[in-house]
Amino acid sequence: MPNDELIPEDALTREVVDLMAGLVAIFHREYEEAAAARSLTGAQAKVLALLRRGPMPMRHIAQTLSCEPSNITGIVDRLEARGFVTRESDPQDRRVKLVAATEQGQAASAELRESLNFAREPLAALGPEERGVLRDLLHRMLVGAGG
Amino acid sequence: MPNDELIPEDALTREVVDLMAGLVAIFHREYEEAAAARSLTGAQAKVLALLRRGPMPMRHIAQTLSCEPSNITGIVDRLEARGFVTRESDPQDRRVKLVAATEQGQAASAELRESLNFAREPLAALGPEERGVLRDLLHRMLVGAGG
DNA sequence: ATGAAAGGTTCAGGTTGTCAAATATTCAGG
DNA sequence: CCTGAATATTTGACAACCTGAACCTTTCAT
Repeated sequence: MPNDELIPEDALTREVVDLMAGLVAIFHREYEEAAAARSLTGAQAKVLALLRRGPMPMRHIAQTLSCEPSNITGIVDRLEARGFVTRESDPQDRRVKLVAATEQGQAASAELRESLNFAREPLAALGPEERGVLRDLLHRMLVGAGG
Repeated sequence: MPNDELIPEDALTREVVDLMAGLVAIFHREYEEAAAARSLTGAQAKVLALLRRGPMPMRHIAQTLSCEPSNITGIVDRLEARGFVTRESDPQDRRVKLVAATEQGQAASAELRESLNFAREPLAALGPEERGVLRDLLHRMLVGAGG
């Protein structure tokens, strides 16, 4: 991971960082609201979103969300209690618990994802070709970083 | 606030939303880490950042961060207990408490802000002219939204 | 077989957040 | 001047999130 003088401390960089901070704040707030509208917390929605592609061990969830495994235990407990998720031992290695979204969980997650596409206010200011430019820039930023 | 069919539900929009979600996750994580490195929580760092331009009433802080005033009470309590912030009654209206960053608080906030400019990994992938494009796009998005 | 290592859970403790109720201050009318 | 509504903040109860240490079970290497 090359991490050296690539980023100059100039006004432009600072401006972009501030703008991103603003965008992050809006995005974060809208995500929490969209989750709350389906009586999910932000953390629960994130876990549910991770399970879209299939079941996942607890530890993998914790690593992806950069938090302690013991934290995931509680979040999955609450999701499981409400029928959004199931917990099953992996037959290959009975130490690991595979967390899988139920049909209800999949539905809630998909619904939330759809609502984000519509509700994402900031994007309304950009035309299709500008979104294309933005997509390319964001993509370049994300492949370089740890995302 | 025109909020109608401006956002088509197409693949491009969905892709941009997903990319932004990834970027938001990275940004958020790095912000928390930078704050933790100065033994601040993310919420405390946000409040401290708001006070860079001067003292601010509790209610104004709560409105800016989209949370309940009673929540700010606790955060400011902890910041105050550690000398990052002071609380004084506004002489104009003794109901309101003006929260001001101490010298120590200003220093911590400025330091955190500086560290973000250097540490912001994703931006390293972009050259100066691309950052300019990104800045313009982000700016357009933010003036339109509630940011 | 034994012991180290790995995946999860449990527990204690701190922070964030909400909501309802209480306090203090301001302000408009009578 | 006095009363009552409105505003700013705080308090208390409660839930969720998050960490760190201790613990149990299962796996794996020796």
